[in-house]
Amino acid sequence: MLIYSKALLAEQAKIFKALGHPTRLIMVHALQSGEKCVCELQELIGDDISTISKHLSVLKEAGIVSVEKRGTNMYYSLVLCCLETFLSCTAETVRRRLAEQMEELKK
Amino acid sequence: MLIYSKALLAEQAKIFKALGHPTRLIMVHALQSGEKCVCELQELIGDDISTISKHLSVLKEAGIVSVEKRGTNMYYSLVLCCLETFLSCTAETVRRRLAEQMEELKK
DNA sequence: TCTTTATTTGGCTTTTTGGCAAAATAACAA
DNA sequence: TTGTTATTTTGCCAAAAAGCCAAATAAAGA
Repeated sequence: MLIYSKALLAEQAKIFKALGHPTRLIMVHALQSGEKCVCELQELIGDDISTISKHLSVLKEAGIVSVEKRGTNMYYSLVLCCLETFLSCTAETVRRRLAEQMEELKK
Repeated sequence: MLIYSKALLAEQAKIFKALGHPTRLIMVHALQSGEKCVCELQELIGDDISTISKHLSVLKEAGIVSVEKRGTNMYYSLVLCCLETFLSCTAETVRRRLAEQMEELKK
């Protein structure tokens, strides 16, 4: 523990919180293959465009993505490093757990 | 993206969401040095014991910690692997960002 | 058994999210 | 300038989360 400033803790929590929504996880996964504009993400996810926009601003506020405007489009890209490993690791963990649950049900 | 089952995504989001609260982050940080009972955590954090207990159950539900009862105490310990690296990486990132913001203010 | 200690659960209030729809902005083209 | 497309912002409402208190549970000891 030692010294854990509130600010630091709050910012770190913000990162996790931002990743803690299925839609935003899809976004992050999608951005791993490169930047996307809002319309591409909304096509992928299907929610109302304003909802998509709000989710993106949460990711931006947390410093997980950055935006660049080109023409009429806003292009979002991943900026948080060290994300990939943790994403795939948690995904693998969850996959394993769900598989175990399936096994349980078979008995 | 490819096939991303809703269940998998929801579980993964649950992990992040559970980590997305300052108090729960303190808990996880504290548990990195080994199991702790509820009372130790409450002493560390200071909130009402029922609040502590509820936060712990969120972490448990997400599969981040496990519990073992010994005597009248409940001992919580970390079970989610691959957490340490991401925790220290995000902490470092945040630390760097906050430092940059300080620099900005100096100007 | 009665008491104490540790922890969880239930109830309640306040705050925060999530999501849609409508209005506002911004850039570009006609 | 006017219209069009892309995106954000605002307002509103329902649902979920957070936090506190009080009550319930469970193990251990007197």
